[in-house]
Amino acid sequence: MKNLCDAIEQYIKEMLRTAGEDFIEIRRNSLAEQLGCVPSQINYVLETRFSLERGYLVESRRGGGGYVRIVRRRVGTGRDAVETVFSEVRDAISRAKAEGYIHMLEEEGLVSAREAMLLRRAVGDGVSWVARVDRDSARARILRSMLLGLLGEPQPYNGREA
Amino acid sequence: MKNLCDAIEQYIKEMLRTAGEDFIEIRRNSLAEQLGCVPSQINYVLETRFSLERGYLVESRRGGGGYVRIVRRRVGTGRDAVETVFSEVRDAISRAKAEGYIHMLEEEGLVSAREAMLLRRAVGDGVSWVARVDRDSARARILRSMLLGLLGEPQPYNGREA
DNA sequence: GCTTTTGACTAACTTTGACTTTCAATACAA
DNA sequence: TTGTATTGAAAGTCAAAGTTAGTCAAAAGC
Repeated sequence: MKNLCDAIEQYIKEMLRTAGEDFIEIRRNSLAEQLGCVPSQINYVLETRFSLERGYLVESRRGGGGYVRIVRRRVGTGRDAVETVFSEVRDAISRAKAEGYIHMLEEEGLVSAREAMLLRRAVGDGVSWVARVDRDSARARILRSMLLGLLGEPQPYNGREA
Repeated sequence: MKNLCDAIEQYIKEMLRTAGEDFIEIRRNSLAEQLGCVPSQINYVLETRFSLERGYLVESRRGGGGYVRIVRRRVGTGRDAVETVFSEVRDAISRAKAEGYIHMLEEEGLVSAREAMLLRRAVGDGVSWVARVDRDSARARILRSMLLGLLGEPQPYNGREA
């Protein structure tokens, strides 16, 4: 693996795969030691690769007997999952979060690789022309509209521009 | 070789030829060092010699473990149609025209029904919040960005993992 | 005049480590 | 016993440093 955090991501995902449950518990420090990295690197990976949007939940406790629990978030299957994302995308969303959701939908098999690409394009480069300050809300509107489409809502259009 | 960028072009093409895959991954800085040029020269070559029109696609990532991936696109099989639409969608496009193009792509089997829906959503409802005067150009930017993405993906229906 | 070459500056990600906070267990005092 | 202070073992935070790649415009070659 060419970089640490990808390796850590894979390692954790493998643990999740082999675990009987849909969560695992680790000790941050010993995992870091096993993987030969500083403990805070684990936090970085959890933030960037196991975010809520990507379909994970991280709980932890400090002190003696502390732990980090990584839970596969139940986001529903099929329609439910898309609905969940739709309701969680409010009036504004950062690029990273949007891409997190798209990543999750793709991983869950709810959109194909090509569909995921179209979503990513629309909320990525597709809004790069919008002034920085308005970009997050532009993204949210486009993403929500596309999600509605995935849910099968008809799109109003009377042939003229509304 | 009379100039640097031709040499770099040949070098990269040779790498593509000998690679088993239809893409290669390089590290910009080390390639530059191997070839005895400044790193930004690589970008220049990629822009001028490995452009979309010439049948290539370039993706990259920065930071630790960063890379530049150069993909040779398969030609034919209707790709020309996507390219045509891409080049015809200039800096602004009406909703009706956009829908027309999307419909055509769908009829030609270049995008699936769902993909067409996503395109329609993005350039329809997705830009309804934009001030009317700017809507056509917003539409064009989003559509072009999405089409660009389509050019880099395998065809629908026979799709493999990206 | 066009293309090519260069390099200073910028942006995006990653890695590290010093410092902080929280918690459980234990020790101690009343 | 009961409440409280101490302590050590976790995990969290944050900013600096490191590692890539991108941009842009000036300079250099046709």
